[in-house]
Amino acid sequence: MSAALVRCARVRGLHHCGFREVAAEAGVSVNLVQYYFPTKEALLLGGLVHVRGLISERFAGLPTEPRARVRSLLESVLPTDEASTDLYRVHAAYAALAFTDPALAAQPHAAGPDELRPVLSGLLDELGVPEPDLTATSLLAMCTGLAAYLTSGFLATDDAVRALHAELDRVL
Amino acid sequence: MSAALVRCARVRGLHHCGFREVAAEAGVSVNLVQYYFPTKEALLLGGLVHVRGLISERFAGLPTEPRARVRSLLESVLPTDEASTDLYRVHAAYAALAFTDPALAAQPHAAGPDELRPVLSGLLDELGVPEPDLTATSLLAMCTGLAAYLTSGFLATDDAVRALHAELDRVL
DNA sequence: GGTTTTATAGTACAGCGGTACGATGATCAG
DNA sequence: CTGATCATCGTACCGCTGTACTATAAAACC
Repeated sequence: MSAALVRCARVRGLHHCGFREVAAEAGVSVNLVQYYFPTKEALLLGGLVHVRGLISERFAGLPTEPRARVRSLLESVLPTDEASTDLYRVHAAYAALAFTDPALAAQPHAAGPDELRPVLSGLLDELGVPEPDLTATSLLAMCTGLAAYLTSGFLATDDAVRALHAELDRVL
Repeated sequence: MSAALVRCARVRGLHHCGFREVAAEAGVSVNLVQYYFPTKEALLLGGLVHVRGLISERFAGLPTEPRARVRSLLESVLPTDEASTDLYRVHAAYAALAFTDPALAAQPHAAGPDELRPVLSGLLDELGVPEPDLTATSLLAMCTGLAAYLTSGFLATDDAVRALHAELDRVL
């Protein structure tokens, strides 16, 4: 049912996702949605944890060799196909909503660097990169920016991947 | 009056900015808002052009010496004080809304790299940096990502500035 | 077997928000 | 002076949306 909310948010926007829209998208009754998510705030939170889960799935099954692991991890941040682009758009809508909604702001945000930065910093340290923490921040910020450009259509996928690879070649 | 909309969007979110809220914030009547912005779409577009103007102001008065110009230009992308942070949050809300609103998607977005990348690329070329276009994309993406981290509170201002300076020292 | 819980649906109410219609003073052209 | 346009306001309507109340079948539990 959370998947129906995400589909609805992708098409009509997150703020237009009411009980009726989600119910219609899921093919059930309005009250069934309200049965699982008693209030609208709960509905939005349910959608957010679903989005977080989908994003986390993108970072599963990475290679173990450190250099390849760093490369794959950062590549996974970039939305490459249409599904991941939609996912990131919905997540961006959540991030924007969290600026003014305290309940959403209290929720942890998966695409924030807080989860990835420690592990990336550890890998860079293992690889002997100087100032691993600062470099991890820079690399993640660059990928976040490239992801933003991709979701907004300011950049082609190939250009983003090329920019990331050039930066990685320079760092590693 | 557009300023009232931006103030309102900063506090209560862009989607909660109706005629009544903006009118109350501006201290005028509801119909006066509707007099200048006949429909809600016009109201939102008016706010967007105002935000774009405020963002463009941040890139005025840059130094002329190329190296310092690059540095100042990229520093101007980062929101440093509370006012610019609020501005970028509202702009992020507009960007998220543009994912589903065709009228907003048709409007040019100032914080997109389309305006800054050519001038930055030209400066880098002038400075003899190899692959100036790719480097410009990387630097702008990194600043956009750092700006996103700053607006979301994932990063301290000092850390963002330090990461940018380290990257600039490596590139130039 | 009866009772409680679960999963589903219909309907109704109250509030909010965009929009339309009409009215009033001010300013300006002829 | 008079008509017209501009700037401003109050009110009202209609639709949408969150939420509550109620009902029903199935399943589970004692």
